[in-house]
Amino acid sequence: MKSGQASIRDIAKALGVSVSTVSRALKNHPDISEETCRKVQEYAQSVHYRPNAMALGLKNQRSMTIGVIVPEIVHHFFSSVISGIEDMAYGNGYRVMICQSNEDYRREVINVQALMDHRVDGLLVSISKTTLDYNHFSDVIQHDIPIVFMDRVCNEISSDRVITNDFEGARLVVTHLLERGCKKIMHLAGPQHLSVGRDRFEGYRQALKEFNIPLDEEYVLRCDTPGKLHARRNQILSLAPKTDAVFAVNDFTAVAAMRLLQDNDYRVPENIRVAGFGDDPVATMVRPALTTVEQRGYDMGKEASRMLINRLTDDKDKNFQTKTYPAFLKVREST
Amino acid sequence: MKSGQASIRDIAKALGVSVSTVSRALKNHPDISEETCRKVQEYAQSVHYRPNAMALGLKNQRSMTIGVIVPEIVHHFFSSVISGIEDMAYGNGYRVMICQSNEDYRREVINVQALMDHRVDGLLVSISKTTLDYNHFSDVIQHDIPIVFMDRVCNEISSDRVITNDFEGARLVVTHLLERGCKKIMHLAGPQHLSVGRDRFEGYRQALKEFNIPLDEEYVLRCDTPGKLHARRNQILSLAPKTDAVFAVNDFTAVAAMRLLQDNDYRVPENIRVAGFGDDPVATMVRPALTTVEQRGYDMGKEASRMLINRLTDDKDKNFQTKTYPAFLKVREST
DNA sequence: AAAGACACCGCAAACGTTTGCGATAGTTTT
DNA sequence: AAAACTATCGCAAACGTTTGCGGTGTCTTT
Repeated sequence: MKSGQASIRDIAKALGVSVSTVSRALKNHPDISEETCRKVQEYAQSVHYRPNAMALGLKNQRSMTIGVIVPEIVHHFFSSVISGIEDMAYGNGYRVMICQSNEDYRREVINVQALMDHRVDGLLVSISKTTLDYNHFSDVIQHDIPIVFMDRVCNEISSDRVITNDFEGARLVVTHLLERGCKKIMHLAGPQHLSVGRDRFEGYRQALKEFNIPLDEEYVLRCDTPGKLHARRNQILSLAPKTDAVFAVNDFTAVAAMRLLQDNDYRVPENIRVAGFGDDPVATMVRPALTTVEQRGYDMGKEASRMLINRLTDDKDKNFQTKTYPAFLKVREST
Repeated sequence: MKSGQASIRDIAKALGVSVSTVSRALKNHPDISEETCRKVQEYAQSVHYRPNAMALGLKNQRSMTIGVIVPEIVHHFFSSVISGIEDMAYGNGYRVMICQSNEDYRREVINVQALMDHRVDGLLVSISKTTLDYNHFSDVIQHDIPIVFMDRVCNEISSDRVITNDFEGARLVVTHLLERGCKKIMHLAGPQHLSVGRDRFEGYRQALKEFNIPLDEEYVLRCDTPGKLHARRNQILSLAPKTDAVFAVNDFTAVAAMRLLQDNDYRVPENIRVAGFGDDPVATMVRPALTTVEQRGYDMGKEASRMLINRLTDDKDKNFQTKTYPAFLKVREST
């Protein structure tokens, strides 16, 4: 017995018919007699025939595959996004090819390359923190491969987008802190060249402004990972006595900050309040549970996938859309 | 300008040579003159030529793609595994196609199907909780597609495996609890048809045995997610007063148990000790930090990928191997 | 009985690539 | 000067599939 999977040609040979007849019989083409269809289909079934996706892709000039590039799959947000993408894609007959940039620009370029080599029909991308040049994406678009950016979007490229209302989310949570009576709110900020980092900072700034509190740059730290937080622990602890609250750009950093403060005998929220962004599962696992802003990764992935598939099928030349998910405040124990 | 990516034929046409010449020139075949090689390569460069992976796959009868099936990508352990797989695979010229079974047997079968349709060269699998039948895997192996099982292995199929020493890990952590003086240790167990669930239970049983403590079935609950824990909260709380410690089959469940206990005025570890398994990042984020067993997902993924690629290239007919990672106890504040 | 209609099926090209083999020159050897 | 060799290149098949077109044979219509 041949070890490889059966091809349409194997079936043709076994049944003494031509490959075209087999091909047509398998899809009940009216030109083929019922008798032949039955025999072909039965035989195909018996040898577990399955069409070769590569051959189909070559022939049809579309791979039915969507390429996905995210910074790091280990972040719950991004893995949720991927789950959403997968569910929508598989439901529409598309396969998904996932790559991680590991927040590395060069890796991102290589990822794009690899996906293009596989002739993916479209791309779903969340750009890395270190990406400042976008030519690899414009190359893709020049080849008529549509891209939908998710969360970490790229404003320099006109395309579809799926984002959270980061500005409003940050404004909401900082307003919440101000309403609790906080005057001096530290912001652990993300990279300002990314829209998510910038918008959350702007939301922070706006909330302060609405409460007539001047922005104190000293209390805005570029610090968006537990690692960076640890590296700047002394700076943060020296600021802490004068601080009412901490608003971190993501939940990991917020939790790390909370632990740092608690380990130094601050009580949360009594002495200092802490809030994050993203509503990671960890937010409900820590004590006190973390106040944060909901970010619906699964839905965003699903929507991005839907937009891409739509562009791949129906309306190729529709104007680019930006789907913005509203931000919901999740008030918990930490504030 | 043509929108699609340039093919070897486009280059041939543009330069007035044959496709075979282009193909050879691109790889500096000695039959082709330096002059021609240079011209072809320069032109290919200028149009950003990249070989079509599907065409290559068809021709070479190997896709250079590895299929991966994991239960749920949102679990840190599995996303670490995937990172390890990716790094090793990409480093060896392989691409990775990732599927989630969502702990659903039927979905797993579909995943296998989809990956076979794409003619992946090999499979990396962690089986779902609901999988009791393994014919979809033996079909794959009959087609000469090697499988390496990771963590959630399948003993009914002879294949390569990468696992953690679950038995020893559980024995270690339970022994640790017993050494702390615990007499009545509750076990929140995983599915017993999965080796991970069974081995961890056996390790628990063995540790008790070594301390001459009889196993009390009443204190062994099938409960391996925060959701199930919540559903059985009353049962757990009624057992709690007589309980010294809780050993959960994974960290999420352990953390959920810890929260449940804390919310009901138990103090951890003073009144009751809690331990998990897996060393998820959340273990260090909660207070008290969770004692657990390290499980090196990234390394396991990397190793599984390495074993698969090895079998794909060097030694196709080598005996099947099982790589067992030792279990290390991580003692933290919760015990 | 000739002609059209119909049912059923095969040929071959195409998708992009590789590769064994043959072809054409020019150059060297005898 | 014939033979042999070398350098350089093209033809065509193959991988698995789809599909337009053409080709049978049978049946119905006039």
